[in-house]
Amino acid sequence: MSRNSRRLDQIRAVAERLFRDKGYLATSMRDIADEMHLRGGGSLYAHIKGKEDLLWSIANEATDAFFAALEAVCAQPATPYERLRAAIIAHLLVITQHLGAAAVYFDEWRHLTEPRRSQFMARRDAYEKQFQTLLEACVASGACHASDTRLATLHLLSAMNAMRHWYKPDGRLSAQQVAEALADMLLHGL
Amino acid sequence: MSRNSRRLDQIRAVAERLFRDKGYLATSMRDIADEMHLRGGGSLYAHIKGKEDLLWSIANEATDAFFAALEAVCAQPATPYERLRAAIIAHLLVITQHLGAAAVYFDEWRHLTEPRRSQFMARRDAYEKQFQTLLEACVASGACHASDTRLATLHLLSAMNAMRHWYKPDGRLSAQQVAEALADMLLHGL
DNA sequence: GTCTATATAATGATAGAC
DNA sequence: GTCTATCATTATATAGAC
Repeated sequence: MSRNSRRLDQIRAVAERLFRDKGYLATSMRDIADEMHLRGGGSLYAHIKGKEDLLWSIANEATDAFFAALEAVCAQPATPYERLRAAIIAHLLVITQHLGAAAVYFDEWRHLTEPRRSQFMARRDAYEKQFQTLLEACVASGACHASDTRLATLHLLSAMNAMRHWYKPDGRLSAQQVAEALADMLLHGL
Repeated sequence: MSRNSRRLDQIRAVAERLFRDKGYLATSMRDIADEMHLRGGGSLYAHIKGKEDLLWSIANEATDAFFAALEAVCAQPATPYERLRAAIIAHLLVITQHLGAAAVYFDEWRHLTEPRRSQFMARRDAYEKQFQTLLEACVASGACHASDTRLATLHLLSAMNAMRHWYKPDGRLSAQQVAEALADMLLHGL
């Protein structure tokens, strides 16, 4: 799978970037081909079945990354507060490391057709439920005081995810620094 | 302008909803016409010059609403903390009252062509600068302790705006209740 | 103002030469 | 694997009858 999947990975990398920059529908197969210095969109079909396959594999790349990061956090012994804070930082770091995939995970997934769309939503909902459980444990321990854990979870998740809109990999702060600062603002306010 | 602009407002209202539900590019003129019980997309062109005019007018509706709400807050005498909290709540209420326009303001605006795209971004940046000034005043007064006001502003704005993704007008809490709860979580943490 | 028909352009995808 | 050429579809927008 050395040469073949390398070419496929190149296509996926280009698609990720264009889907984030312009959106899935505004990105044509010809756009992707151009960025790969191919003369026509047709050449891409030697490597993929169709455009939506790109969207689907990128969406799953993101989902897998979020789950893997959360499972690593939950495998460590920690207080509920420490675990929630670690989960927040881990989630934010995944976003910084997969900005293109994050754009698909948060925005472009809706252009998936059934049954993939529903499959995606189910995995995303399962992930969000795990985050709510972490938050509830934190409230039960007294470390957090959110009175409405459903509302707090919606806010926490959407606020974390919103970082994709402004984070720049070459900014003055490292990804780790930004993630820690954001975690502190989320947990303790401005 | 009674009958004519009423029809135009109907078109804009339908477009707002569809742009939010499916996205600007995924919404065809025929989709809009269908929702208005017109037989062909052509009829719409008796009221508008083109599809992008809809995007543009909706984007400006949102921009105007955000500026109006912020100016009303700044016209009142208040401490920096009270003013920031009032600005947050006002911003969140605008989103709850203009969910379709908010989707355009935050997501779909990028499909504007030049020079409208740049004009939009300039107004949005000006608005965000005003928010940063409010936050800096709050830090200077000692009511907030954010050490990095640029980062804090980016977080605050994006976290507020993220509410568009989960807020439901017919939920168990009123818009005012949700806005106040969110403001408290943003200012004081979870 | 709405209808039908259509001009024009762009898209995702395929076929066959090399 | 990439190329060129092309098909079928869909989109925005226009023209003219009513």
